Amino acid sequence: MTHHDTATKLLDAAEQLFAEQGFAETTLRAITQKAGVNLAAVNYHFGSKEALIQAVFQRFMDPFSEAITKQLDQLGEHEEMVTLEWLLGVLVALAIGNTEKEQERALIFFRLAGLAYTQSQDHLRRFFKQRYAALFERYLRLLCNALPEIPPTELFLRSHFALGSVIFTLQGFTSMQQISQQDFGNPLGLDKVVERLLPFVVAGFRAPYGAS
Amino acid sequence: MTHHDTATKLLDAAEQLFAEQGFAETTLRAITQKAGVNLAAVNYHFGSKEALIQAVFQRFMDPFSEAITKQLDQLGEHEEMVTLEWLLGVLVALAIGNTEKEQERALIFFRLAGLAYTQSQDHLRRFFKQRYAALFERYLRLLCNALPEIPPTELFLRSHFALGSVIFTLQGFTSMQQISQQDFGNPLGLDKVVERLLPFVVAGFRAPYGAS
DNA sequence: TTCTGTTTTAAACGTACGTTTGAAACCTCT
DNA sequence: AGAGGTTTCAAACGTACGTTTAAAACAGAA
Repeated sequence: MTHHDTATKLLDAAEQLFAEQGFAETTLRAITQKAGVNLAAVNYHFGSKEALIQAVFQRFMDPFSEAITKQLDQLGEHEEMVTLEWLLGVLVALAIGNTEKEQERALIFFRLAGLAYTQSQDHLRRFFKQRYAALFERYLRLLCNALPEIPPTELFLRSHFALGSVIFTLQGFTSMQQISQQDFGNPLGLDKVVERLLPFVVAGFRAPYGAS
Repeated sequence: MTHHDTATKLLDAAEQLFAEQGFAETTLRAITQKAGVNLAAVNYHFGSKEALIQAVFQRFMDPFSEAITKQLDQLGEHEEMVTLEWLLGVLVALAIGNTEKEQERALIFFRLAGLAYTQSQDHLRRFFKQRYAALFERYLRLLCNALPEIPPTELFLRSHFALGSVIFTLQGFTSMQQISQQDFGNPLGLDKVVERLLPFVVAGFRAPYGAS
């Protein structure tokens, strides 16, 4: 089933190490060692470290982006009557997955997303914009349908605010989990946190506009 | 007035470069060159690059932390009747400042905060926890007073959500500014964004709890 | 001025990085 | 079995990093 060819092994090792340590901090020597392959393999199969970083993101984003597109396509003619809850629900369901394995990988995904936003990797930002901007715009248009009382410029901002809540929270999830555990004795699962994140974001999106 | 001694020049150069490129990506050679001092100056005055990073944060955080403490102290006996808007207002006013110069530096601060959260600099997380955890707990306690209908564990989470919105948004502020400009033709000042960020966060904090 | 401690300087050190190389190993056809 | 193309491998390359060093420059007190 899983070929476990060298390229795949490299992607597996890289995504985990990148998520743990960041891009600049993760060396090709660490990646190739974890993957159990030769140091030169990265440059042979991907060309460079930058290209490997992009490949890691692409492997995450492409299925995600495709799944969202499929969901949005199913709307058909009913685009006008879509709700905020439905839109966010689609994202959440696809992002966090069902099985424990999937959720574990979702955390890596969020951590990487946070890194992509933070680290000055300009090539990554260009890559994202070029490849996924259209999807974001389509989603934003639906958001405008769902919340017609909020102007589009404000929804653009609020989607960034919401994205910030989610990525920031989930990228530091494991460490926050520890803090929360020792402060309150509550073990928190990823799904539990998302369950509590959602009302926060929904309320933020629905906040009355113009009421200074 | 400003001594502009070597250590200060180094902190000035370092905080700007760190904010632009991240910690690992900024070399001591770049810092010392920008500061116009000798390469060895960092190790002479601070001991190491890590220590310089901490010093940069300390110069930002200590006055900020002190100012907040002073504001909270002024509450005196009225701690019980503090409002959410007042608590957030204190933070906002102190964080973004008044003059344009202050706001410019505030952006650097947010960018650094985002970096500190994202990059795996464990020494920084330890430094933060050890030095500012008490203040955060005090603030959280006041938040519980202001929103007694929301349980503390939930407020702990929501404060992380809110922090995420703010830091995530403002750390990528300049790039978002460009996108927003070209998409909607709106030039956005920092104060304008914060003005729109605040209702989002307030609504999130006030979201009814338990209404799944 | 001379002495003493501090600061600055140019140069070098050792290390670790991403990348390149050329030969060996492997695979797949005929 | 052997040729040809692909993949792996150990080794090395060149570069850039953080740090150290030892001498020079500077400062203030005696």
